[in-house]
Amino acid sequence: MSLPELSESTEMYLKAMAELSNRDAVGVARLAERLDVTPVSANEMVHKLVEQGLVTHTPYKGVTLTQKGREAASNVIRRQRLWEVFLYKHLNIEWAKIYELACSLEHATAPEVTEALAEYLEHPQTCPRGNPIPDESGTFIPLDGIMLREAEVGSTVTVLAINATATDVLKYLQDKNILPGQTIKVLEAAPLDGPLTLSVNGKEAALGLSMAEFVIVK
Amino acid sequence: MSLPELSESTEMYLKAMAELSNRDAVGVARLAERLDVTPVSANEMVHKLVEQGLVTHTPYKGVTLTQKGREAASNVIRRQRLWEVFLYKHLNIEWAKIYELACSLEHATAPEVTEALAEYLEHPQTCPRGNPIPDESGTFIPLDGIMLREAEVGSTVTVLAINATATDVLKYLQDKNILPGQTIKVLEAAPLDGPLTLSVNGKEAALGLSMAEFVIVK
DNA sequence: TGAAATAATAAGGTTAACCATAACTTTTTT
DNA sequence: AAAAAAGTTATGGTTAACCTTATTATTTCA
Repeated sequence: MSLPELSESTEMYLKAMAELSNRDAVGVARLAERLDVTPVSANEMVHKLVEQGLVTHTPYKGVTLTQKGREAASNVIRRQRLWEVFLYKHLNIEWAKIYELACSLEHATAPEVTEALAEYLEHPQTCPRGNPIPDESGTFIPLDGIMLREAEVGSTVTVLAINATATDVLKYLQDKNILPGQTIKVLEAAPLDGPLTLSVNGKEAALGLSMAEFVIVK
Repeated sequence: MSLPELSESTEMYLKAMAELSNRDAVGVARLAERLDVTPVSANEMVHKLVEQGLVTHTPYKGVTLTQKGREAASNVIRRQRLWEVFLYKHLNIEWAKIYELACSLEHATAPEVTEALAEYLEHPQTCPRGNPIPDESGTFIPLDGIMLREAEVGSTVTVLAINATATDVLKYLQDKNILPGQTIKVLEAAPLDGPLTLSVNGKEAALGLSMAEFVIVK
């Protein structure tokens, strides 16, 4: 159970991998992009993670979390999302900022504090971005939804979660009122991977496909 | 106001200096001991702090915080103590552990979070160890007390604050019921810098002088 | 299939914050 | 005043996590 103290950087890599995919291998380049490091650096780091038995790496294919890695990642995500709940619900911090602020706190949080926090927050099931919070053992109910970019034109969907992490992206979505619980009608999908036109709260809004990837709907 | 992002290590040095003395210069060796680094390392680091204008160093005399350094230190201490209050009062974490746990959190706390936390906690004036919490501008009322080791034999005093930071020291004091608010009678002071014999809560307790330095009384 | 794109590796560098050892300076104590 | 203790500086070394540039290997796609 008690993992041998992972570095902040290691935790970030594991979290990024878990956030990028539940099962499939993640390309090293994608990882690098998400973590804002060069692919060379990400590659180096991946080797270290392999040595620690946290991930497996199939060259030219990608990286996958091992059992051990997945557990560690769940743990990081649990801390992260619990802090998000605290920051949003108790400290009233702006929705778009909580991911980033909680991210710093997560690495500084001892297991003891994590569990006391969970208790204090009354064991929330999801974070304010709609994502499930793993329990102490690392298990959680994966979201049963699709990306908004895959929703059919004409359909009406409900936002389950926002998978973005960058504050500016979150701010953008917040401005357009694309938030968990919101109902959205997909009016049009422009050809050639052009933006979607949506109806949100009676207002029309355009949303690029890369943004629409972050929005998980049902 | 917005300080140019100090490293965690820098913050620890500044905090240690502020905690070790309000006005006098602090010996580099003492700093080193408190931070658990070698005197050589502390010396190196002190030079860097001087370059950044955070401290002044008089060789063979010691180190003193500049105005800028004092402000930064107050800020760190503010964060630290606010988290202590949260951990103790809301998360019900054991008294002896809160310093150490809050210490990790403090470095990961953005100004925005600090202020929201202060608000949430209703602007507490002291931490659970009895030490004053600086306000946003860095000012605070210094404790008007003396160290228990300096109290007269036969006198009865009240504990204002515990200045220790190491978890084991805090645990030891907690076990002996030497906590803020407690009333203590000094029964005897053994010669040759021997331990004090105290009456705490009707029970007798012996306390070494180095421990008695951490106990601020009135 | 062959070229372009993507991924991996190799080699050498940087930075912050540590470390040890040794030499030297100043202060304190005897 | 001399010895001991405390503090400083010099030198060289370590580690983690980055970086760049260049080369090589594999995949993908036209």
